[in-house]
Amino acid sequence: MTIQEPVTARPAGRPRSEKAEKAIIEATLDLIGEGTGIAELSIEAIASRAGVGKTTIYRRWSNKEDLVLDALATLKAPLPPLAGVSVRDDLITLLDTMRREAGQTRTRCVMNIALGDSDRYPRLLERFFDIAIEPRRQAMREVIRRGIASGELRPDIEVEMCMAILSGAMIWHTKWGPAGDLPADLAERIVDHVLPGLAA
Amino acid sequence: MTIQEPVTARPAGRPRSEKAEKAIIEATLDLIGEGTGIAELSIEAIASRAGVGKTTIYRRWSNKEDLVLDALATLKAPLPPLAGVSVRDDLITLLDTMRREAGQTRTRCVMNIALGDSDRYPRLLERFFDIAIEPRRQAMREVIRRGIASGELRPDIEVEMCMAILSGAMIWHTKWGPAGDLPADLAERIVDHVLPGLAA
DNA sequence: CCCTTACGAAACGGCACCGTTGCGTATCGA
DNA sequence: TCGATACGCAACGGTGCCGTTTCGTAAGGG
Repeated sequence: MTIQEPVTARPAGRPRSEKAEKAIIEATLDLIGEGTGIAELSIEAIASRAGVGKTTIYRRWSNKEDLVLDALATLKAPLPPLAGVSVRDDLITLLDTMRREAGQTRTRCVMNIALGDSDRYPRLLERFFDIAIEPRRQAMREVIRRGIASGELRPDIEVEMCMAILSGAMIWHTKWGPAGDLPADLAERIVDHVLPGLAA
Repeated sequence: MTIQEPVTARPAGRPRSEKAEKAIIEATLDLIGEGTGIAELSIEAIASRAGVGKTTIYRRWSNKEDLVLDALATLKAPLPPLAGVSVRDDLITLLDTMRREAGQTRTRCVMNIALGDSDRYPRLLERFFDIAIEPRRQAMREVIRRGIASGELRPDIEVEMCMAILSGAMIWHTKWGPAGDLPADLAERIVDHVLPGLAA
């Protein structure tokens, strides 16, 4: 009978540094968030920013896309709790979350890739659609469906179209609106311009 | 009395080739339209594509941004004639123009830069906002204003917000909608989802 | 014909980054 | 203590593009 081993047998030698790994991911997200496109993103810059040797990066990821893929995977999408009282309130909550996050570095990562590199890195885009975009879309979809079910919204509207209209308006402001922070009442104003056309 | 000269006296020597100039601009727009970001766009690639020596490019433009600036300046924005009968018809006409152009290479140039490189090349973005975006925005602005004046639209709506909602929805579909051509009735569906909320 | 300028092509030195390798050191298990 | 692996660092040869220069040729005017 053998001595019991841990299920995942620890390989011999010095274990890989958790800290280095995190620093690499952080540096990657930072650089992307600063406006560096995926194409211009260089392993050397990431290594330098992370205070890490290039070896340490190449030991973990075989190429840039894999690294960015893993970096994006760490982006959580903590959805706001929805009151569920009225469609209007819930939509404002969702859109206002978008507005507040638009100022954050991490969210700018998402936006920059989704807007700028969508054609060139389809794998990347797909991956983080799943991670960062789709959960929020799902939340909005359910709010609208609930509104139709409850009679708050007209039954003949297209759910996906409503979502495109609402988030499109917010994205427009994020990218091309007046410089500086987005106005605090933006979400409310968007909803109040759109919702009357959808209400029963 | 001197012999009359052309107002712009032709300098001595071989004149610059119109053909080369056009080929350079074309090559630039082609490459951008194919998804090449401004940062990755290389003078060597442009020269090669245009069948031109790098010298010929550097003789005319001192750097890449100036070249792209001039290339964008050649993009015309031929606005569709508006019937002016109803706000609905005019908005559909404007949005449908966006939809049809979304498939064209030249328009993709515009979109790619506006969406992807907006942070990194503010001069560029500003310039072609003037050239390509603002005329269309102005047209839409007038349609909406006329609608308010005629009583077709509510007087308390925000004109700029309406524009953000309408064009945001179209842009959303362009970038993230189902692959392939945009459906022919997309403009109509957008307008018919938005307009009822704005109508008097 | 001669002068001037533009042309395409090729080559230059310089730079940034690629992906890899070797080095001396650090950190784990046996 | 020893073997194994990871670490940061520096250097490697290779590549692609930079912006410039040189070359032989082409196309205008006086």
